[in-house]
Amino acid sequence: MGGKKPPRVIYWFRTDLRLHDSPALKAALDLQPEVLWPIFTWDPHYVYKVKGGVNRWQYLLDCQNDLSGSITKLNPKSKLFVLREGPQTLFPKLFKAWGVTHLVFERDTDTYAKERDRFVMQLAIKAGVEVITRYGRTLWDSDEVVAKNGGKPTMTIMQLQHAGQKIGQIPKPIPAPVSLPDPGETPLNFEHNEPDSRPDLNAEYRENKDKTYSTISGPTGDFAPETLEELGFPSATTPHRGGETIALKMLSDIIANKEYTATFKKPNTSPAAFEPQATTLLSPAMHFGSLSVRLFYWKSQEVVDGYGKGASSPPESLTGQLLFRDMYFAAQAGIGAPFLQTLNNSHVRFIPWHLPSKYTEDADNSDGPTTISGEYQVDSPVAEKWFQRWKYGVTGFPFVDALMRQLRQEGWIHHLGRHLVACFLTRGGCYIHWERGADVFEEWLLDHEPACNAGNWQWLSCTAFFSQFYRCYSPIAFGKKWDKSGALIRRYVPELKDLDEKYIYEPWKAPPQALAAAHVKIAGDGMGDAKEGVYPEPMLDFNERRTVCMNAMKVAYQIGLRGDDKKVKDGSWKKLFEDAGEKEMEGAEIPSDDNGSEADDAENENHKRPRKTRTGRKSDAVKEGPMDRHFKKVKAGS
DNA sequence: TCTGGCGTTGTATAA
DNA sequence: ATTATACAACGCCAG
Repeated sequence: MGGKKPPRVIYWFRTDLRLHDSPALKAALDLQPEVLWPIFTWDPHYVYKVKGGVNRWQYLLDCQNDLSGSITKLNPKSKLFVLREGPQTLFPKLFKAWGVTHLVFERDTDTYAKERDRFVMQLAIKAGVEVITRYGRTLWDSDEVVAKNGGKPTMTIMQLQHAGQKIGQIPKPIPAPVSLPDPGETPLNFEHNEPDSRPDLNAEYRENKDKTYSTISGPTGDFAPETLEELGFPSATTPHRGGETIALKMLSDIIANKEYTATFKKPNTSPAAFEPQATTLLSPAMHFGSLSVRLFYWKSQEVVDGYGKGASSPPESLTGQLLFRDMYFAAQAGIGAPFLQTLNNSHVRFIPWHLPSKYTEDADNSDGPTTISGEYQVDSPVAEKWFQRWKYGVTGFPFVDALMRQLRQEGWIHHLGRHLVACFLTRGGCYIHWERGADVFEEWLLDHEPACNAGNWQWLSCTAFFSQFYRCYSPIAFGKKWDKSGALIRRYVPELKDLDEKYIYEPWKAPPQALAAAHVKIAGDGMGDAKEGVYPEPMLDFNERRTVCMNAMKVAYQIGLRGDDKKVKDGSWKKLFEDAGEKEMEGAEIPSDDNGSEADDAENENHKRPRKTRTGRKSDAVKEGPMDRHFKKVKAGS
């Protein structure tokens, strides 16, 4: 140890944008660094390959700005240095130029991020840089939970709790640092790699030219966090703002209300409440790591312990919600990448929903496709129309539409609201694949967490975690139960704001006088330009569809295929359902005479599509390393 | 190995 | 108004 150079440490912030309760940051400071650079790198994967609405970008920028300010408060010379280049190309140059000895970060949980981090660790080893990581994203280390659950993913809350008990007490929160070392010099005497932005899944959101990667240190040259303008985005529409300061204030306000905290029962909170919402709204903060889940856990638990009789307990309680979050993370850790899809997922039921995902060809896998491509098959034009009407909140069912519009505008809806719209899209109405719904939530939710999103969609669609498909949410009755007067509908579906409460959940039943008095007409499908004073007709007969869906679910359960079944991959599942007389999936066939060959063609269509690599190149795709597809090769001589 | 009880968050109807 | 029950019936978990 004696002859070693004093530590020059990069602390790499990613999804842990906070100073309070950060085990990884503590590990960095325990090195007693000579200099410490708090950095954030702009990963092109998230900029271009993860579809995300402007609201979530705003929330991320809020978190970065707040964190940078908090760092500067501890050391006026320091801040969050935001570097506009992918970590895979940036780090080797940075290690050398800045004389780095240690790289420290909190471990990630997503497939892409884990792969990226393995790659970066190899770069560090090559450069003689020591890497230190800690977990801090979950209550317990998800890999340890899986190990204690017999090496299996946690598919019930009981399994999670048992595994957690075996591991031991959830670590107590670590106080925020009271001081931070100076940052070192930040020379940029190296070439800047601009990533390949194609395809840019967020192009539709950009109003102006994307300048994300124009320079490493940003337009002002001082590594300041980006602005929406720099990313080419318009202003956000969400009222929910990010940042550790706000998150800690929200948490302290919640726990100051001892009765709310100690007696919280999730199923008793209203999905129709707004201003204020019935739940904590801290899920986006946990997603970006501006709030530590363990700090939340222990602050809540202390209130429960001090409350005595009458306190709620898991799974309904506040801490119970955090346990469910850990359950999904440990399910993902146990199953791996297929957790986010049906294909190749041994724990998810196969149901022949409409609008199924297309598969990505795997040249190196003779066993058939293993991943979904992000595109889907329009097997039924009617289902596609239902899906679009669901997504944009013009189904003609006011409570569904209110929730979907709230989601799109604000990036957040109550958990039970998510239940209703998810059930309606899948097993309780449209019979559309849960992966389609998960795509929309991924795009619009501020708190989008891949593991929790996929897990909850599996739950609601009764493909994993939950199986009582005969319990079906009604788009009419469920809202009424919580909000008889339809306040949520009046707020988010203003066309109906003056409609008599008797008809607010079923406006198509309103007599002409009631509609005239409310200055609204019930007409059309809601697609195209919105017309003043017009609200669409219901897109389906819910009672009829509920019966159809339930019968179809029953058949699918009897057939009992899982996502990793060979028949799912090769398309031979179809015959099983035909033999069982399943009618709903007939929409999944191209109308044809009895030989069935056209249907087979439709099924094989995705295998015939030309190979599309992420770089858009074809011939040299095989020679690429695992991370190469995320950025351009260094431009020779430029 | 079998079995009854129960599962964070359903609905419609009846008492 | 609250509470019970049928609906048609999954699958984990503990005994």
